[in-house]
Amino acid sequence: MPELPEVETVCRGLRPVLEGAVLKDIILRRQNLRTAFPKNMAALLKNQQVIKLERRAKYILAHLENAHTLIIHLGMSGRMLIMPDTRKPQKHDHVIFETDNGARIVFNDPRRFGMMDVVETAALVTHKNLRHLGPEPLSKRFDVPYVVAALKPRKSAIKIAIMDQELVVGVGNIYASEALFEAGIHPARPAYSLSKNAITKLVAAIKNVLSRAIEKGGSSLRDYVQADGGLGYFQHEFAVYDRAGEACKGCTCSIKKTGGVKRMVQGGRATFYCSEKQRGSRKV
DNA sequence: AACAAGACCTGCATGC
DNA sequence: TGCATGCAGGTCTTGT
Repeated sequence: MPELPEVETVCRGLRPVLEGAVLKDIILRRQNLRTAFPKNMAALLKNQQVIKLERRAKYILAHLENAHTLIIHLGMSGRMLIMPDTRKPQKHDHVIFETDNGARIVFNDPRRFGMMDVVETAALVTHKNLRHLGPEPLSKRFDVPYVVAALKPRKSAIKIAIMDQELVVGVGNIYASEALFEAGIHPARPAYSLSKNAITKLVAAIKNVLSRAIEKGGSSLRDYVQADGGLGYFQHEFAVYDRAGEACKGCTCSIKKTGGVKRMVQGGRATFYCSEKQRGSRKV
């Protein structure tokens, strides 16, 4: 489900409740998600204060006073919910955290594509899931010279490239389509073929789309909600995503001429684009 | 080495 | 109504 704006929104929602709180009880209602939890996970977390909560890529990191970090990934359908402690456990509530300030945080994930792990904070950067991550898209490290160099050897389509977490983190299937639309770049263009001018537009578009989505609390389609259960609102601002046959939002193209937003499949995932504004797929 | 395809899961919408 | 099919905000593993 969640791309960078959704994970960032969840993280911001959890921070006031979790930062400074002590985890008094960790209830594991199963022993694994995609992968097994560490054997001693509950013991490593119990009675630990959460020093700091942050987001890295699409991961939520809770740094603990015992120099360990809880790593959480929401997969496609994961939620972190702040619930009243009168709530009865529901289907797909896999892990429940109870804090010393009386909060109950529920990790619910129907598809179980999420993950949870606890590692020594000092070893975070070498963690299997984190060590290959590229720069944060909203950081200064993600700039035009970096992307020019990073795309040069890449023969894959530009949409596949910007969803590669090694090139840049946080861009998933929705925001890849949205950013390419905003930049006016055809999603099937070979990555290495983009001009510096096009890359400049793309970098700005990625930063802009993600920032605007964070402001709106992310995009709620099927599963995603914020930590307080509230919805995100950015789905109302999609220009092309999931709008096949409809008019692209904020576009100067003529729907009579284009037939509306086009849908194609890349890497097994749906891509949406405007055939008028986003040209050049045939160009080398 | 690079890329596509398959695998991991459940739930929902659609069509027969 | 039931059943089969296809699709969904991700990413790791396997096969070409």
